[in-house]
Amino acid sequence: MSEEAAADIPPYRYTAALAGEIETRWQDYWEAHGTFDAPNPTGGLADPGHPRAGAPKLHVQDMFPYPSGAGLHVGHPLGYIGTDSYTRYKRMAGYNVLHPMGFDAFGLPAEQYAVQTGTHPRITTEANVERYRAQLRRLGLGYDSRRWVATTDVEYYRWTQWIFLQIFNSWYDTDQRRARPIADLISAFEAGERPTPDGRPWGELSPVERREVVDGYRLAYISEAPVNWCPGLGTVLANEEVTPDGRSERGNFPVFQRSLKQWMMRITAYGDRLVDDLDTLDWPEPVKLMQRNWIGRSTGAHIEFPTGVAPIRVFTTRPDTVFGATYMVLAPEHGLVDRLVPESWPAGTKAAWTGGHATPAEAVAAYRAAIAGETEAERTAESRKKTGVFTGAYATNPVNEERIPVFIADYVLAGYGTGAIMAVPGQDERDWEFAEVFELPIIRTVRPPADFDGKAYTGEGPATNSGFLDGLGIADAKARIVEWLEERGVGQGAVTYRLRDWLFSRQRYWGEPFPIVYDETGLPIALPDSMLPVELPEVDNFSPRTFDPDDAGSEPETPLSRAKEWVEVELDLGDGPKQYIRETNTMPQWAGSCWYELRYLDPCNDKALVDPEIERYWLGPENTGDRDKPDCGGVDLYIGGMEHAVLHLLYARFWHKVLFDLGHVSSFEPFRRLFNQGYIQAYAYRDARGVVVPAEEVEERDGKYFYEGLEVFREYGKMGKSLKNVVTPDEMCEAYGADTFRVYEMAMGPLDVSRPWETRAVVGSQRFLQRVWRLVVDEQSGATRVVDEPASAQTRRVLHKVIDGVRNDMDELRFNTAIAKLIELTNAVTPLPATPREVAEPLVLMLSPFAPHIAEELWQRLGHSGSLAYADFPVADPALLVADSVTYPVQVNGKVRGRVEVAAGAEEASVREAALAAVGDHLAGRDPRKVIVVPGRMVSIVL
RNA sequence: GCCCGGGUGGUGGAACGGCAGACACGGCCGCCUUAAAAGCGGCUGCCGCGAGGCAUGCGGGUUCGAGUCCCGCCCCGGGCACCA
Repeated sequence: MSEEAAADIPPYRYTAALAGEIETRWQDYWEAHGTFDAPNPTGGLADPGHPRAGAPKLHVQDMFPYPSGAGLHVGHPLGYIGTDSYTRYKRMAGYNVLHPMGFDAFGLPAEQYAVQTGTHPRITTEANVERYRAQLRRLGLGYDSRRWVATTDVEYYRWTQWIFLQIFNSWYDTDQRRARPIADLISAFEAGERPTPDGRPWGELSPVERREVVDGYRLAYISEAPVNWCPGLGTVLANEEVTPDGRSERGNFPVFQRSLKQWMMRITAYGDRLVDDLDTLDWPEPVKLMQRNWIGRSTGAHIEFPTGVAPIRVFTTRPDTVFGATYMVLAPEHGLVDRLVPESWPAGTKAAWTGGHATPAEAVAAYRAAIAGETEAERTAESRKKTGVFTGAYATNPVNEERIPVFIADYVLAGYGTGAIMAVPGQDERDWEFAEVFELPIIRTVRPPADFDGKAYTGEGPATNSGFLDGLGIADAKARIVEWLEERGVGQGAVTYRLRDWLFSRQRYWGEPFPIVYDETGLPIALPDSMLPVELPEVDNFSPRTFDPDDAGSEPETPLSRAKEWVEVELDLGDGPKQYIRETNTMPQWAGSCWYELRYLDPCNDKALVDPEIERYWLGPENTGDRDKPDCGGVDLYIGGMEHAVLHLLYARFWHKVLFDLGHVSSFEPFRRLFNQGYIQAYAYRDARGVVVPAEEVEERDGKYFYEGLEVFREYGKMGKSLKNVVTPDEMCEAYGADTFRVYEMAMGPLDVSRPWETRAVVGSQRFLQRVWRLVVDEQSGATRVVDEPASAQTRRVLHKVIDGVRNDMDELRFNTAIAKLIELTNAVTPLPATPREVAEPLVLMLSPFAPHIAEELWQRLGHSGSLAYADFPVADPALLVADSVTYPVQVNGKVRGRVEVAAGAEEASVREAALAAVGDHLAGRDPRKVIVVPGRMVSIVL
């Protein structure tokens, strides 16, 4: 800025420099006064003298960030500014508002940086956390200063480990539909109330056998099961972390199915409740739907089909179609296959069934080899011609004693249901296709409509070719056949889930260590709570051993396993000092974020996860007065991105429900209300060669884009380094101030809609704040322009209409329209020679949730001392919301032809008369057929 | 393929079934200024000199009245994908 230019700017103009000065000053004030600290009902954070002590509570939470090395760009704080504006409003409206923030700070980037540079992940993480906190502070976000948490804090992950032990030390009682302490299970075994798996009395089992039995019930357990092994990352991954084409979400390395010993969480036990309790939640429907689909509950039946060897158990959602089961299919990996396969092809084996092999065993081996060599992409390719091979074995359909052939095929998945199906080509499209390829009989057991000309018929209709089911509709037929199967002991109603148990261990350094040791039996032993936290040991090499990404046969090796003096430990677990081996896996990054809503409530408590009274205050269920539909409790508003619709939210719900079952929390859902904010995206530009050019330096001319004189081409996407289109909040604060940035982000559209960032439009928000500033402060003298004379009736009316509208908008998170109304009010007052105090004060208060610093400054200049954070939010006078007169638009045959102004309380008849008079020209002398008066709205005349 | 969202000016977006385009960006014009910036004021959906007509992805329907409700398409974004 040149000197002349600077001299021209009025000395008291609200410039970026002044904004910056005001903002720093108020941020210091808030920090010094703990302005946003919310009182707990009891304990160290209680404060009976607080202006909101005893007020109704409101817990608003953001999905906390991973503190990445890149810092924030302007897209990240969108939701944070939203919750900040909302909580500032609610605080002024009388609520005791809890608005905390923290960091999800375990994770791969810090560890990978550590691997490359040798810098301890804690150093990197803490530096990033500091940077984030500084950036968030610069935006004026009003968090409770005493409640910051980071999942990497030892005092935090101590409780993550404690929760793990709670889960490890409990089992799911399917009769009571809840988790219970493992001690209850052991008592039941000891008392003989529950039979052991092999029927022997409990007393006859050896100590190791007893432990193995009990371990089989735990909600956290070790299993040797097929898992997703990623040699390129050197770690196993949860199903949720593997992309549909069989690669790692991080790093895009190939992932292989390998049988490995890993920690699992029995989330499937909660499948029903995780689905059913969605109904109690105020969440966006698409998110609920995604969770329902992910859990994938289907109801049907298990049916047993006898063979010469052992019965084949299938799961079907359509037991009513069992008369149409003309063959069976097992997953190639199914355990029964090898036992079923006979020496040679039985008589009547069709040529198409053998794959050209001389014996069933050869055919099965060849088929298995063929599909093992296929990539995931090949298996799911769209051509999808059904493949498979006959096992040489037959099973018997229990309803009609028909002998039906048993196949293996890759369209049946080992991991779903029982890994075996009864194939009913008449009512299943996949089975129909397979039946066509292998020349298998097709029997319709549901009669399609007369005009049906397709193949498999999956719709509603009466049963046919189905013996005693004939004529029944699908639902009735299902009920009847399940009854029949159960009577004969060959089947029973059943529910299965797509959801799998959660793979909970990772071969990483930068995560929570398991509070688990092993003795000489190799069975896991929980450490007592008194030995928590189990701290991460220092190591030289932070990396798991990684392998050639395609080396499926490699074995995981964890970083912690190399810390020998940590791994091998002498402990006294109640039976004297003994040698133990520590668990060397760590928990996945999800662990810390599964319960952070609880730690915010009572962050300094070193006796308990959270004081029950404090949990009940902030998260406890409200009394609905309806015993059958209890309130779920939980965070009152949880805002974050759609990308966490399934994983984070599902895992967090699961943990919360376990803690509820065990009596540690009173709420049975963690997040009562969820809101997904949109994303701020940005344009990026590539030149003719496809190389990305810096977006900041691109110029637009006549709808075309140029960089260094050459035309470049625009695309729309995420903001990021690689697209050279990052805009940071720091730059915006520097150029306009934090308040302008905040107002712009909230004004640019509804919070849940994604939109492109446009820096040049930010100036509009700055102009708005400058106009508000000028209403209160004279730019030349710095003196106040506010007068105590009352506002005109008209101005007053505008004010109260705006107050009413803004309150409604704020309650519904419609910040963009709230700001539009504040601009309208400002524009209405701008032409006045001086600003009436009765307008200036409410305007400043209403502006304060969005632009808190300038509002505090103006509030002070209006003669108030201290912060306005707890000032009363303006309330509209209902008397001023009803106008004296109403202007009615008058429609003739649906088109507006005129308007009339009548007194507000005018009779309908007089409105009608006035309307007819006003559009006399358009009536062409005809009598209207109909006149509709919508009181207060409009008049519609039909000729 | 199935399931969700969503299509409104040059742009971001407003609109309890009731005057389509609030508010803002951009653009144009004016005032102020030696000049420029800032500021202030006016105009700005399309066609038309005008009266007026046409406009919310396309085609139907319900209604006195449809961006909004119903039916059938098209396009864009997202999720799931041989789940028995």
